[in-house]
Parts: sequence; structure tokens; C-alpha cells
Amino acid sequence: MPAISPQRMRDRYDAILAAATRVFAENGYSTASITDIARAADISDGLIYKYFENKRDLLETVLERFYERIIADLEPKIAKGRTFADRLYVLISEHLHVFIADRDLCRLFISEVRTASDYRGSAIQQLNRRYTSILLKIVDQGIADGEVVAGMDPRLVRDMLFGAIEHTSWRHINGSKPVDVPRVARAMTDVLVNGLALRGRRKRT
Amino acid sequence: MPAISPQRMRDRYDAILAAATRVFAENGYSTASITDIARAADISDGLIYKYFENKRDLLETVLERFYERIIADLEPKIAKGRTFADRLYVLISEHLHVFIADRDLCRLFISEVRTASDYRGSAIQQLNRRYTSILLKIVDQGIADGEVVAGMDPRLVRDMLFGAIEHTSWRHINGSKPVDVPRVARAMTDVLVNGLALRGRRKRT
Amino acid sequence: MPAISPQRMRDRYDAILAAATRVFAENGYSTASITDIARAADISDGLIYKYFENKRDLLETVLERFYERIIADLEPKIAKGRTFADRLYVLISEHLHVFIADRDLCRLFISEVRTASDYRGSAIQQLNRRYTSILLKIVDQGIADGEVVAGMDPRLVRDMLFGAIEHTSWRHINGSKPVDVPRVARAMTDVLVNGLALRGRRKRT
Amino acid sequence: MPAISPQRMRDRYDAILAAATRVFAENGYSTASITDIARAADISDGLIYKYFENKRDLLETVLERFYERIIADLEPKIAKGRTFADRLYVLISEHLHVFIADRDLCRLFISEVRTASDYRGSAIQQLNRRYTSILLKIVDQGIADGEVVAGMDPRLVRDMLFGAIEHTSWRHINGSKPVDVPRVARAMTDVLVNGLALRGRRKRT
DNA sequence: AATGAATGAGTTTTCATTCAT
DNA sequence: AATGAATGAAAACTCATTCAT
Repeated sequence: MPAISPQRMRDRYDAILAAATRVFAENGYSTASITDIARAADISDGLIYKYFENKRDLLETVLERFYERIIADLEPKIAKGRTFADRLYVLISEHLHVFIADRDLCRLFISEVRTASDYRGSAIQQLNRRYTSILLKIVDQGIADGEVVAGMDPRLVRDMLFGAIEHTSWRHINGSKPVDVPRVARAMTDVLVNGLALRGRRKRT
Repeated sequence: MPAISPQRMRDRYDAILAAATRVFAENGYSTASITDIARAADISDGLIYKYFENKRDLLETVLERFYERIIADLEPKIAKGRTFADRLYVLISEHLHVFIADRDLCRLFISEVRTASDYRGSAIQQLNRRYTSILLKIVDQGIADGEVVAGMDPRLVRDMLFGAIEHTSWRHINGSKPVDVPRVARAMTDVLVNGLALRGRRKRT
Repeated sequence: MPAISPQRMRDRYDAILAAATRVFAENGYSTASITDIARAADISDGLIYKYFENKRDLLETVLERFYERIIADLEPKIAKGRTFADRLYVLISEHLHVFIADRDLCRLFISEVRTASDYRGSAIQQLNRRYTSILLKIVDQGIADGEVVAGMDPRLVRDMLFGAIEHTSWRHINGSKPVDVPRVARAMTDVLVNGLALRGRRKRT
Repeated sequence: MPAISPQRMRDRYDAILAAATRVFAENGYSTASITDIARAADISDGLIYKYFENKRDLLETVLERFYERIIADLEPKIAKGRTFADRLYVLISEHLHVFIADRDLCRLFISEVRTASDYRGSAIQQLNRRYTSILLKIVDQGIADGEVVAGMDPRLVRDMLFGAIEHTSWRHINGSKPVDVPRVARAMTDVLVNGLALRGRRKRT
């Protein structure tokens, strides 16, 4: 017979997570303090430690949630694409969308987690792998279907694509004009598929 | 009338900066302490504040110097490229080279440059612009020379390219295998120039 | 009108005390937490405060119980001794036995009983008196029976004996080799009765 | 060219140590706070960490100093004793003296250090060994000189003696009357040398 | 000019105790 | 009666920054 309902516990948990998401995203991990988060969640500092082991755990949970959410959103949409270019377009436009909607969280991920020394082997890396494997599969299938140059290294494509998206959304963060997602996604897909060269299919450099 | 010669002041300034670069790169900005830096520069903590306003200022100067170094290294080399693809290859391989040569500094750059740059105006943002303008010019010239599809947005290319390079560097930092710079630079150039599609130059999507 | 039977209340009280004894003994007073004790007693944190005033009260009760147990065990056994030396031997060996049987509790006792006892009046101090009075009586009877030097201060004997026992127990706790209780008790009795000197009963110093 | 003189640093160090000695002795290790100590030494909390690594280090230094002081006082005095009983008397009376003068420190030692899990092998244990070895040597020499029963275990004597002294001084702490050191030391020596029995040198039990 | 001792606000984290449920 | 969520004060420790020397 719990003193408060499981629902209320769940709400608290979510409230803390939401507060942490906001505070971390706005100030960065090390600048944000537990007190800030507690205040944002309208609870005491101590209570956070009833729900999370420590500050780091809180950060990781925030990012895991984020990843889970975007993966869940993305996977079904990718499946609908017919051709390699279609699937690529969906991936790019969805990914861009997320990055732009949650720019602060993305920045948090880039600046605090990827660089952490304990990143390798972490739950976050697992999620990251799962996420990027979506693209690797698209490329593999593109090769299998004869739509993509054989021998293309999917990891190269992954780096180019995710790097490109990150940079574009970052420009959005610091820039004045909002990004026209469909237009940019279209253009990015086109460059990746057809290249920059006026006459494609010359001998490969 | 300074009690220390301007030259010696200059040397000191450089020594502090070199120490800060090393210490920040090794430990990250918030983990590194002023005392660490002072010790590395073989001076007292207090003296740092005669040369720099505060810790943040020190970080920004470190990052500015790094940018300046990259730019200075790169500009003359680019000029030598004959074709669009040549110039692109030089840019990619040089940039990759710099990032990979100093993984610690590269990690610092990735994790701090964004936060540092929206802190006031800022000098970093300007350097970033100057750096990326090198690429913008390459693309513009490629269009002018008829080597690149007309109407291509150079900023898109910029985002794709620098994002790709950054991601690749990051893979290098966190990955197990070292990156084979010439091979990756070659492949990246190729994808950008010719695209992923088996048959290039089909109608643009 | 209690909603819980007095018997069940009593059981609960004992269960809490048993849990506290174990937890305090294992971790020490200040390291142990109320939550640890509650968990060990399989009840909630809050309920402890229905039975005990606070953490300190709990410690004191634990120590009191331990004292009571030692005394209850000891008194009947002492009565059996025929001579002064016999009774002394029984006291020493029983006391050593108790301390060594539960090294954790013994450690707790040594490190906390003094602090606990000058905290108010106190019950512990009274128990201590009662306990040591057992020995005082033995000495008094020894004098009365002509077995012990007349004029010997029983409090001196008390201090020497209990100090010796405590120190020996401590050596047991921290030492590598277990203490051979009968042998040590025998030797200690012998020294107390006959002294260290090769030729006893010379003129008293 | 230090900003403050070495003398002042030394004074500060000593002041912190003196404050810590007092605060630890009065309140016990875990009850005492760094803030208490800092306040007692009339400095800021942070400065303590410039002189000592952490709270534990401070405690250990306090106790090491104490030990060093009493050992330095004791050793020359012991040397003057002619017979076993003389030397024993000196040891007892000096030791009692110290315990009574620094009762709080002794209690601190008993309750906080001896019971610590990292006691074995520590610097404090070394000092403790050195201190008790003084007595061990006295006993060994007593045996060699034919003054002490052969086969007597010096460690037994050590435990009895130090335990006795500890207990006696503890009685002083809690008791009302001051201890008459020469009288008690005399009596304790006598018991140890000649035993409690009216007729010594009966067959050993 | 140069030092580094000193500060003190700030950090994360723990936990005895209370009280709404 | 019993719970355990919630509190909030306190803990040890860190460190950018200042300033007397």
C-alpha cells in the first residue's frame, strides 16, 4: 500500500526528467546544477536521488529517452519508402526535423556525451548504434538493389549524412532564418544520390 | 612604462595559451582547473588573470588560435588545386589531417566550440565564417567553371562537408581503428562529386 | 485501545532491535542508516520512530541489551566458582568469550559505549556499574576470605581486568590470529593472582 | 618569494591542527564538521584543504602528533629505571598522566581509529606498535634479568597494562574525583608485579 | 611584476525525520 | 497501523578569483 499512487510516482519521475531535459539542454551538463533541476521540477534536491542515482544517471536517462523517442518515430516511416532515394529522403527529413525541434538536446548530446570517456559500451552508444544502423541498412539494401555504387562504405555515408544534418541544424540554432526542412532534405538527398558534378558518371575519381 | 619587456609579455601570453590548450584538450574545459594550467605554464595562478580575463576567455582564445592555425595551414594549399575535385580533396584531407593529428584538441573543439561561439558575438563565429568561406569559394568557382551543377546551394555543401569531416574525426577519436586519411578523403570527395547512385546523372530527384 | 496486539508490538520492537544490532555492529553507528535498519527489520523507515525516539535512542537500547545479556549470562556462572581464582577465571573467560563470539558487536561496544554513556544520565552507565559490581564483589569476598591482599582497591582491579579484557578483544578484532580464550584467560588470571615477579610475595613495592 | 612567510604557514598548519584536535576530541570524528574546525581555527573551510588532504588525513595527523609527543616524552624517562618494577612504574605513571591530561584525545583514539577498517598497516598502527614495543622491551628485559617469570607472554602484559590504564583514565573522565596518579600507578605496578594473592608464589594456577 | 594563500560561494550527495495517504 | 515519499539541512570538498605581500 504505497503512500502515494504509482501514477503520481510516474508523474514525478517524468517531471524530473522533463525538468532535467530542459535545464541540461539550456545550460549544458556541467553548468546545470541539481538545485536548478529540482527547482524546475518544483521539488527538493534530495528527492531527485530517490528517482535517479546521480547527476550522470539523470543525463543518461534524458538522452536515452530522447533517442528512444526518435527511433520509435523514425522506423515505421522509413519502411514506407520504395526506392533508395525515397528512404534516404525520409531519413534525412525526419532527422532534420528532430534536430531542429530539439536543437538543445542535440547539442547536449554532441557536447556532453559523445565526448565522454565512458561513452564506449554505454547504453547511449547502443542506442546510437541502433539509430545509425537504420541508415546502414538503407545503404546495404541500396547496394543489393543495384541502386548504389557497389563497394560504397556505408559508414562513410553514415558519417557524411549525420554530420551534414548536425551541421545544418546547428546553423539553424545560431542563424537567423529558420530552415526549410523539405527543401534542404530534398537538396541533401540529391547531392548524396547524384553528386555535385555537372556530368555525373564520369570515371570515378 | 611596463616593468617587463613587451617581448617577454608576449612569450608569457603564448606560454599560458599553450599550457591551456594542452590542459583543456586533455581534461575538457570544466574539468580542467586554473591551477592545472598555471602549473603547466610554470607560473602562478594569479598571473593568468593579468593576461586573461577569466577561464572562459582563456578557452575562447585557445579555440580561436586553433581556428587560425587551421586556416593559415589550409589557404595556401587549396590554391594549388587545378579542378574542383582536386580542391575539394585537398580541403577534406587537410581538415581531416588536422583533426586527427590532435585528437584531444579535436575533442575539445567539438565539445566546446558551439557553446563558446554563442557566448557573445563572437570571434569564434567570425573565424568559423572565414574558414567555411574557403569552401564556399571553391563551390562558387566550381559552378562558374561549369564543374558543379548550377543552382547548388554552397551552404548546403558546406554543412555536408564539415559535418562529415567532424563526424569522421569523432569516429576516429572514439573508434578502435585509426582512420586512413587519404582513403577516406578520396572516398568522401568521390561521393560528393559523383553521388551514391550507380548511374549518376539521371534526372535529379 | 491499540490496533495491534501488545505481543505483536513487543515482537516488532525486538525485531527492530535485532536488526539495529546487526546493522550498527556491521557498519558502525554513524555509517549505518535508518533505512538500512528498516530494511533489515523488514518494515518501513517511519515505523521505527513509533518504537524509538531517534537513531541515538536506538543505539543506546542496543548497547543496553547487550550489557543485559552479558550480565544475565555471567552471574549464575560466577556463583559456581569455589575460590577467588576460580571465580576470576570464570569472569575473564566468559567476558572474553562474549566479546570474541561477536566481534562486530564488540567493536561497536568499544567504539560507542563511552560516547553513549556520557550522553545523559544514563542507563548504560548504570548497567556498567552493575556489571562491574560483579567483579567488585568477587574481590571483596576474596579479601574477606583471606585470599586477596587486604587493602587492595577493588576499583583498581576492576579497571585492570576490564581494560585487559577489552584490549585483548580488540587485538582479536584487529589481529590476524584468533585468540585462544581458555589459554589467555588462564594466563591473565595467573598474572592477576600471582603477579609477574619470579619470586612473588617479596615485600610489596 | 612566498606571499606569506614560511613561519606563518607553519603557524597556520599548527593552528588548524590545534583546532582539529580540540574539535575532534570534543565531538568525535564523525560528529565534528570541517566547518567547526575552520571556525575554531578562524579560517575558511577551503583553506583546510590546502594543508590537509581530507578530513581523515586531518584526524590521522592529529593522532600521529599526539603519539609522537607522548613517545618522545616517555622514552628517556624509561631509560632511567634500574629494576623491572621501576621501569614499569615509570611507564604506568607517565602513561596515566598523558591519558588523564588528554583524555579526550585518548577517547578519540579508542573510538575512532582503533576501530577503523584501514587501521592495520596505517601510520598510526606503526606508532602504536612503537609505543607498545617500549613495554614489550621492558618485559623481555625483566625476563632476561630474572625478574619476571620466564615464559610470560609480553603481549598479554601489554594488553593488561594498557587496557588497565585506559579504563582507569576513562573512569576519571566520567567520574567525579580526580585520579591520584602516583598512588594509582604505585598500586597498579604492585598488582602486576606481585599479584593479588595474599601468599604469592604458590604453585601457579 | 609576481606570488600563492585565502576566500566563500558553489558543487553533489546523504539521511534522519516527518507526515499525507 | 503502516507506509515511504518528501523534505531540507547539513555534509565534505572544489575552485575561480582576489589581493596582501
